[in-house]
Amino acid sequence: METLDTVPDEDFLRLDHQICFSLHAATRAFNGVYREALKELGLTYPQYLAMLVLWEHGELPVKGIGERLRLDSGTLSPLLKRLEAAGYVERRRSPEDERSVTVRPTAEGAALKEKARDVPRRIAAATGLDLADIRDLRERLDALAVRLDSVDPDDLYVCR
Amino acid sequence: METLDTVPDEDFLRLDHQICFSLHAATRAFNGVYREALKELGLTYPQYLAMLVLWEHGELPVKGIGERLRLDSGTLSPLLKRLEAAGYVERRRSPEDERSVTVRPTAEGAALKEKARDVPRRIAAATGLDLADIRDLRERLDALAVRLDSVDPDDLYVCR
DNA sequence: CGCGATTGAGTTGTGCACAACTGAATCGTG
DNA sequence: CACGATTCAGTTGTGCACAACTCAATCGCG
Repeated sequence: METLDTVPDEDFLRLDHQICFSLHAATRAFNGVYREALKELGLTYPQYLAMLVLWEHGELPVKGIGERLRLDSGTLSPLLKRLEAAGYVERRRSPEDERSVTVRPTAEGAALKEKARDVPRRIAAATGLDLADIRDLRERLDALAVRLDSVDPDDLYVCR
Repeated sequence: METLDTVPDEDFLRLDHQICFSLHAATRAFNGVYREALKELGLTYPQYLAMLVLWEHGELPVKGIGERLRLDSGTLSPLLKRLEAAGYVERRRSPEDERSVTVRPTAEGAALKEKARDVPRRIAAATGLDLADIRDLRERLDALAVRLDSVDPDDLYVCR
């Protein structure tokens, strides 16, 4: 049987070139399609993700957004500042905990949700996949991400 | 039956949040694992991809690398300059076509291939997937990327 | 041959991702 | 209460992705 241990290194260098490369390419392809679909809203794809969680939760601290999107403050702070400059969110120091900053959509930001309503459907149609395929792929990717996020760095050096 | 047209918008806003978000998250998780695995080689993941195609082809014009990695000169030029500064590749204007720049691994760059030999296997082990799963996932992602890359921007505005 | 169109690499500017850090607020334990 | 540890947001610096552009070399058609 063909397993991880019976394939020659040379083949692996190619396979490898393909698995995560495919992931990389698919992500970038998605970005391209979103860039196009979001152009009229004046949002980038990561900004759109941030607005999605804010539309769903109403208001969140920066940390809460970061947990949901798995992004740290180094990425979020400037991103949220741009959303604030665009007039879509407002940021306020939390009164209960002065370390925390609460982010919430402005009226304009909330209105944007309506304009964004049909974006997902258009994207889904562009993938050419049906709901079951999308769901299946999503589950595999989530499992993969969880697994990769929990890899102990040391294990990368002792290949079993 | 449940299809793209029978699911309410609200559900879609969540599903959407999940499919491409999952892809995004998986890509970043992979990047993290590669970052760790490539640290000792002094390469970033995109630099590693560039070295992979150069190891395979010996030498290529910038354009050739770009076609294989689907990256344009705006991304590759600085990346290759950094690889040159690191001593891993050399760039030379092609004599036959002075517009073209030929990139090839230096001796040091070629030697790096040996040090990189077991990276793919370690990454594959970290995914926890077997060969068949990897292959299947890769095929789906490739098909998805091809489909997304060929989307006509206008189709994004008329949902079917 | 000559000249406009195309091609290839590079530059500039914007935005994201992340590591490493700062500084202030808060927490927890003695 | 006090003080060291932790938490949170933000900043800085590096690198990637991509759009829009420049400029030189080459192509191809009249």
